[in-house]
Amino acid sequence: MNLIDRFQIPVLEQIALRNPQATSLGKRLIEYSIILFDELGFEQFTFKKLAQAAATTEASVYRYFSSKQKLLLYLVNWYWGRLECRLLLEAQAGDPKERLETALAIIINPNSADLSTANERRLQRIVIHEAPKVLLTKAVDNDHQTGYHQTYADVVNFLAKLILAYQPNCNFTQMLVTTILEGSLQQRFFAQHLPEVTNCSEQEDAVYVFYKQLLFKYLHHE
Amino acid sequence: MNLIDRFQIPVLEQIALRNPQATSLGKRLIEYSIILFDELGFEQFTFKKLAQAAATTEASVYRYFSSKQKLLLYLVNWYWGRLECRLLLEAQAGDPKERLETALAIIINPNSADLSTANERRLQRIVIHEAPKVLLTKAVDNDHQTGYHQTYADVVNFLAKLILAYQPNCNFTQMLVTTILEGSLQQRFFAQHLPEVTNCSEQEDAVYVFYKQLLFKYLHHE
DNA sequence: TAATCAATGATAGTTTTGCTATTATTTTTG
DNA sequence: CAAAAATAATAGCAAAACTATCATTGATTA
Repeated sequence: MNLIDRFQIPVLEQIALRNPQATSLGKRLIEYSIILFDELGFEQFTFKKLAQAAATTEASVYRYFSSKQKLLLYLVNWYWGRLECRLLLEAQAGDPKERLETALAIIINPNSADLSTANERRLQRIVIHEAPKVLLTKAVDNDHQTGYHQTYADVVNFLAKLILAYQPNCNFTQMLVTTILEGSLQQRFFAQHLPEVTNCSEQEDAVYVFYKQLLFKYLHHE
Repeated sequence: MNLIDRFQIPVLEQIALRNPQATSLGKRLIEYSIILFDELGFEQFTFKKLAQAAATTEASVYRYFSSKQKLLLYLVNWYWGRLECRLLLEAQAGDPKERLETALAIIINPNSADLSTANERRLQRIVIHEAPKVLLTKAVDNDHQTGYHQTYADVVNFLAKLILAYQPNCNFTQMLVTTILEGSLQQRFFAQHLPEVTNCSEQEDAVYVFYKQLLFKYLHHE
């Protein structure tokens, strides 16, 4: 068990009707929902299929999550919460530049180290392919007020602080962070599905190289 | 009527079952689908509601578009097609730097000029809020093979060429373009719904200023 | 040990959506 | 005017997204 696994990832309790980490059925639901969201995509995913996979009933699934949107939101929050934990643990040592570089490596290649399990890689694919579907919603303002997107905002602001520690004159810190954060996820999608609008295939780890260049070139000019 | 309106925006015929621009019912469907996608969002939008708004029947809507995904794809293609036309018309004069600046202004503030109608502003909001829902799909590979995302790729590659004309040493041209293109759209969303992860409100036109900085700082370092 | 209570299983039912089919009517076009 | 195409009107189906009810089980506690 890795260090990171010892930490309880704080996922907003309000998202789930009851804490799925606390019961064996709950854990099974999380486990199979990760697999099914990854394999079926958000549109084809149904609670019926999840119930079948987890050997339970649709009604029982509804006792944990009021909708598949909420379940996805829970998983996405888990992803960001885990990333935040890793940032707090691993990007606190060294001078501002070192910390920034470490943080960048974590958010852009969270699966590079040996600590990435199959489920974590699935989870990142889910964030890449499905997360926008629970963000770009008419419910976003309510959701945000309830705190459903707070973990994401926390990650953004953690990175923004690292940037300001390195380059206090930086304007547009948040825009810079979200541009890199969302951009790097999108490049993974493009690399697989629209390769002619990206340059990922040309070079191993091109995404990291590019966004590192982009970040530091922007900051050195300030 | 503006210059741009004289051009037929080429939207792949395969997307629609029959050309909606050719009939009065078709035009009404486009008109009201723009309004309804904007006001209801993709999830709440149905062909039944569209039929009611356009004073027709659900069955007639299905004669033009085989699904609401296809209809949205049609609208998104229209947006990119229009942008491509404007780029071809307006970003051909001057030296490479001027052309690049003009192009950037067009893609980041397509609605700034007086040529923006209410429908065009709606259409941009639709692209911002809904476009990912027809891209991040299990059908994306098929769709792309059929050419449904070609207009988008064309816009990306047009901009990539402008960049290479200005700075031939640039690596990662496509990644740079998509980062700016997608990022600028996302900032509009964040500005309205998650203001703490962006800096748009601080300054009029912050999105344009930031991405211009980002682009030219990156290129000057090459 | 018996009573209790929370979690789950089993089952059924409702509404809405997404889509197809059929026939009648209108409009367009040769 | 006749033929063909487009549209209206209507019906219907299968699946999805829930909601409700009641029985069962398994753990807790008096």
